Amino acid sequence: MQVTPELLSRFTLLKPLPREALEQLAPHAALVRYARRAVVLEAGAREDNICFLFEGRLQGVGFTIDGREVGLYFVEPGDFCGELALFDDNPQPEFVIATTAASVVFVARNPLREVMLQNSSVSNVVGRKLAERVRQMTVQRTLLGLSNVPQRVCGQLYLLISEARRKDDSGEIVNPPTHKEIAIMLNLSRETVTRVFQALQSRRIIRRDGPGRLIVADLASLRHFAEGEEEL
Amino acid sequence: MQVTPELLSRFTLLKPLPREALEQLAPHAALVRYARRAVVLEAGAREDNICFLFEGRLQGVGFTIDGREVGLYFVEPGDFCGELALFDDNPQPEFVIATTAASVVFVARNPLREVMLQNSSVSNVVGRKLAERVRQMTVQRTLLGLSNVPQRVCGQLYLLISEARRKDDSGEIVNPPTHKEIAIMLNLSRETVTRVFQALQSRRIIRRDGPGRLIVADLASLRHFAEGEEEL
DNA sequence: AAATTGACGTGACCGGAGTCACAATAGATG
DNA sequence: CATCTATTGTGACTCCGGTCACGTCAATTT
Repeated sequence: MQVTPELLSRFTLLKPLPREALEQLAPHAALVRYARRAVVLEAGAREDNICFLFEGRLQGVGFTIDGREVGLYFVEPGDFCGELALFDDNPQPEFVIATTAASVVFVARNPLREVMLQNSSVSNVVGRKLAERVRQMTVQRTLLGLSNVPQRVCGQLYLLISEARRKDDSGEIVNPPTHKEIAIMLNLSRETVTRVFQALQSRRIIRRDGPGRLIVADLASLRHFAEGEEEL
Repeated sequence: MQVTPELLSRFTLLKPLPREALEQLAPHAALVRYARRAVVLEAGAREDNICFLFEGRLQGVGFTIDGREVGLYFVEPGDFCGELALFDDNPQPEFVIATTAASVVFVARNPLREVMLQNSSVSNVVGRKLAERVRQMTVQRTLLGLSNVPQRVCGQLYLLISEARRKDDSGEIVNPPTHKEIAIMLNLSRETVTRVFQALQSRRIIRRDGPGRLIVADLASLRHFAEGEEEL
């Protein structure tokens, strides 16, 4: 489907661009819809597109040789992924999969690369994004180092509470990942995640609020468990 | 200690720079020597230097809240680290520690950032480096997803054999990491790594050649184990 | 409305990696 | 050379999380 410059300008990365740049990119962009579980970017392939998420949610995942899934990160609307292609010609390292039905705008790599070189604001944002991703991966890697498993789950939950939705002593997670999704991010079995959730629920630390909302009622306790001050 | 432009030009990142740029950087550079186990960059600190390794070896490590060490990557001579500071003002996410006695050239962040903006070759190299690091971390993360532990160790060993030193059916690792260092990269106990090494040695797949050299005699078998075709 | 799917919940069992404790080298250091 | 420290090697025991095998429930499909 064709893409207008207006649509492009709704993404934070592209918003600051002058009109001409957007018009330059628009012919090389396409809107694609994906069903849940569809593969958006393929690992190992030389992807020639950067991928802007319009609606839905994506997840970066890897697969081990024995077929086990490895969760890496989530992509929320307005954000982008596949940006490694802007820096070199090596293949995309991980799969990107739609965890819900999603609409994605693909922008061809080379034109965007041109625009990036002309426009320092874009290269700054992309660079910061990459730096942020390295930090994110470092934190995630550190989480995996925790030998106490409930602690790991609490740590992940704590990370999932976005800054915005964090109050003094409570918070919420909108559209929380499924237990299975959390499990593959933490190298755990789905059952283990369920059991930790049960423990947290019975202690009134977390609570479901209908589908699509998880309330963290006692943020302080969650943090205590995450920091290993107390064992679950 | 003072640093000359000549010294700076010995690093691949800075080599392509014109003489003037090097002279601009030199006053903001310093050579520092570190003993084994010394901390070169501190996590959480806003590091105002990029760190070029002249000799020795460095390792990026994180620490979990319970004090467990988490290995991230190694830095070899000629390479650099702490480059995230070039992209934003957020703190350094991980510690960088000298695993051997090491000489390091610090270059102040802001002057280097200036040079980078003027000089697209530098920003390209740094960008590619960051992209490469994301790929590296993705592979490492995938390794951690392997539930079979010996497989994980074999996979790490396979990664450690640098392309250059890989022949048809054998390879070598110079200055191999200690068992403990491998263990913290793979979230394992040191004993487990030792046991896997014993198994590999008794099968004549690997062999020590004095200190500082590990010979992989049977690369094909190592790969088989790494890919889980066969169980150790 | 019936059937299918996928997420969540829960118990029992088992294996394998962590932990601890100690011995044996090998390197560094004076 | 003697001493000290770091690395490597090895056995025994324990425990915890994976696996398997279910059941429940809600949402979606046909």
